[in-house]
Amino acid sequence: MASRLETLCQEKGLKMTGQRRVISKVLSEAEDHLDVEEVHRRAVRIDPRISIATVYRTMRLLEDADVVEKVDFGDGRARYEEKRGIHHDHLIDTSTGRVIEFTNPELEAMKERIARELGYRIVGHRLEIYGVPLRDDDAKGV
Amino acid sequence: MASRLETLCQEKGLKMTGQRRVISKVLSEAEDHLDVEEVHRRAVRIDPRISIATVYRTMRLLEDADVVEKVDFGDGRARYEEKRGIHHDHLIDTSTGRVIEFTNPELEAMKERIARELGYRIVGHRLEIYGVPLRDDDAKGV
DNA sequence: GTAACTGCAAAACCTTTGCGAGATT
DNA sequence: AATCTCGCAAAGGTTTTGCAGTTAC
Repeated sequence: MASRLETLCQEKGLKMTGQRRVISKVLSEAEDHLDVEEVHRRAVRIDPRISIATVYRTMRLLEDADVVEKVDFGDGRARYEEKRGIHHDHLIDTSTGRVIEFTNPELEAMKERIARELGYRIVGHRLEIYGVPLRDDDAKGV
Repeated sequence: MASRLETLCQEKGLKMTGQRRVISKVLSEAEDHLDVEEVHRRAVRIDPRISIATVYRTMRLLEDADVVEKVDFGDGRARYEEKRGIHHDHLIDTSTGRVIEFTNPELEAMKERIARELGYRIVGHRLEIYGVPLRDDDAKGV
C-alpha cells in the first residue's frame, strides 16, 4: 500500500519511481529526525540501487512540495521530519542527542506578538532548546 | 588600547598575537553578524598577512573561550556575535537579510518552564523568527 | 628555549550538478 | 515517444588540518 508521502507526491503530479517510493516509505516509517545519510542507509536496505544523489534530490523535492521539513540542530548537516499540521519546537538532549518535540500555543502566540511589535509578519520560525536531564536536586534549586 | 575581546583572551591565558589582536578588534567594532569571510575581509584591511585559516582557528578559539557566539541563520555558513550578558533572540527580515535582536524576559521564562516540565535543565537555546515587514493592512487583518 | 601559533595548500565534509542512460506516464 | 528521473563522478562551498617555519611568553 502507498505511504502517506507517496500519495502526496502523486497528488503533486510527480512521477512515482521505485526510488521515491522507497524513500517515502523510509520517511513515513521513521519516528526520528533523519539526516540524508541515514535516509540513504535505510533506503539501500530496501533497494541497494539507490544513490545518495537521488536521496538529496528527493529530499529537496519533498521539501519544496511541503511534505517534509528541514531542521538543523547545529551540527552541520540537515535533518528532516515529516511535516504535520501543528507547528512544534524541539528540545535536544545534549547528553544523548535525543530530540523531544513539544508544542505550546502560549509560546506561539508570544512569537506572533513579538514579531508584530517589531513590525513584522512571521514567515517562519524555530526554537531549539538544548538541555540536560534534571537531577533531583535541580528541582528545588535555581 | 586593547579591545574588550583582547583583554578577555589574555585573561584566558591565550597568546596575544598580532592576528588575534586584529581579529579581536574587528569583532569588537562590528555591530552586525559577521561570517568568517567577512571577518577575514575586514582583518586583511588592517593587516594583509592574515590567512582565512587563522580566522577560522581564532573564531573557534573565541567560541570555546565563550567570548563570541556562533549563530546560524540557515544559509549554510556560520556567523558570529560578541557574547554579551543577557540572552537575546533574532528576527531575520527575509526580504533584506537584516537581523534584529530582541530580548523578552517573559519568553525566556517560558523557555525555562517548558524545559523544566519536560524534565530538563537548559544549557542553550535559540529562537529565530523569519519575517517580512508588515504592510498597513496587515495590522488589522489576520 | 619551548610551546603555541601561523600560512599555505591539501583534504574533509556536506551538498549540488552535468551528462548519458534508463524509467514513467 | 516525450519527458522526467537516475547513477555516476566531478565540482561546489564551507570548514578543518598536516606540516614546516615563526612568534609570544
